Amino acid sequence: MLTQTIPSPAVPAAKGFSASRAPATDPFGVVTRCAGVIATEFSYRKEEEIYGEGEPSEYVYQVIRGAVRTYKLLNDGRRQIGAFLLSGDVFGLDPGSTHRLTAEAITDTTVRLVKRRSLEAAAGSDVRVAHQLWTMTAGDLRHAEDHMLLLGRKTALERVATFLLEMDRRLAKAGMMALPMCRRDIGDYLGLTLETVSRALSQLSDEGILVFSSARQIVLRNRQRLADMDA
Amino acid sequence: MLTQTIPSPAVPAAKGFSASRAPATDPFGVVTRCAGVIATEFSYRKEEEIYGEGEPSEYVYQVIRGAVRTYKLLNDGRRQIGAFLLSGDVFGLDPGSTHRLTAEAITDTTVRLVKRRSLEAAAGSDVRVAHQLWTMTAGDLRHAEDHMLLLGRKTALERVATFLLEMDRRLAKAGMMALPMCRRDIGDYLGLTLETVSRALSQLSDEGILVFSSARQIVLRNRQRLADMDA
DNA sequence: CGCCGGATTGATCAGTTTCAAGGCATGTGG
DNA sequence: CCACATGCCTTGAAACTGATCAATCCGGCG
Repeated sequence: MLTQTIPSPAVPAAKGFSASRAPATDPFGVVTRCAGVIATEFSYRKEEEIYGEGEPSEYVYQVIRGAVRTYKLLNDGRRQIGAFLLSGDVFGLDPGSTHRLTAEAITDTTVRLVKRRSLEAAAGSDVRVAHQLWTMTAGDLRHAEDHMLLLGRKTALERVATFLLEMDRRLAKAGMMALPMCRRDIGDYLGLTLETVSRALSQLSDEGILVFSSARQIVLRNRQRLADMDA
Repeated sequence: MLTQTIPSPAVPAAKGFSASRAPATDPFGVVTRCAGVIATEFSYRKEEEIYGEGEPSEYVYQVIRGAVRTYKLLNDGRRQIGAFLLSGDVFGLDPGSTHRLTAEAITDTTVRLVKRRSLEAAAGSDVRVAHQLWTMTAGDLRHAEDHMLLLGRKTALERVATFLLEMDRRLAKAGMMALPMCRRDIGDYLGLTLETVSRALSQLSDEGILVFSSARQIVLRNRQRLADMDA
């Protein structure tokens, strides 16, 4: 609501080429290593919109550094965040001609991007690329299916426990996780209010399951008990 | 819980071949018309399990007649239905080697099925098939994204309104819709209890927005007002 | 140092769930 | 053909979880 968004250019300026350097474990690498697929880097400032729901989907993105949220809105402003994208994650790959969620940088973020049409072209001539695109969309679907179970049937505490385990898995470094997003973002991801998220985190802290270095710097002390309450 | 399920044979008996007869508008047709892809028919009785979460995904299915629900369970039995599959719908296409949701027949149901491996093979040699598989998974993802917004942020009345519009679109015949599923199924799809679903339907009936012929036979009288409250 | 946005905590409120009772339709067996 | 059992649905009342409203608190930064 209060995002002082700076419009991004229709065609991001090229800052360099990074094709043919991705490791074999990088799912996006299969794609960016293809002849005819040019990867470009671009940066967005904190709170900047990357693309909007309903816009033509011209590019596909991979987070190099930073964090991104994708979300849908209802008319009155209620927001559901579909995913947080962190280093290495691919987003914007919506088959169909338009984006179905809005994407915004949570922090200052650098992405690698490729033209969607060049991906489609590569997929049309190389079945491995086609298979890779399918696999990436299938990964998003798997996440969405798990998240529907969370949103439809888990309690507030269970949702927060699930969230912590997911973030621990995806961004913990040296046993510590540094959350890039605020409590409101977490709430809008989990279908809760920011106050309920805060209360659940405080309760987990009281129970000794986690320790705060600061509000967004968290160390998990007992993953097993978190997994147990995750239902 | 009380499903008197009859185990289906590991390899369903062939009852006929229906390849090369699907109309051009049928998304599954692109696939079943392929050389080497054999479509078979099979029937399941009401409440019968078609496949279970975690089982190897050996087949991909298309509903010919009847209705199917897919769902996930928490340890204590809480259930989230991910989708209702109706005539023409394809399901069971989970990339990865295992099914991520359980599928059950809601009513007596007939499906067309093809071996997953033959699909993969066709996709490996024909990019149109590969593209079609991607498109089908992308359709599932779109539905899941919309449903996350519903589960995370809509009120009970809004959820039921959305549900009615979805079912009206997908199964209304002559202005009337005959719901194949019970109130508990609807609740488990919408993240509500069966009582809350019933109360919302009663309220919509009181307001003249819909009329019941019977509990599951519904005529929508005012789609616009439903769409308005759908948020 | 003081401002400001984000986070925490408290008190009350509201929507949904839970528990409970009863109605209605269907089908089965006497 | 009727009686009754059964499953599904509706409705009511009470309980509860999470939301809302409100008041600090805290940390970073100008």
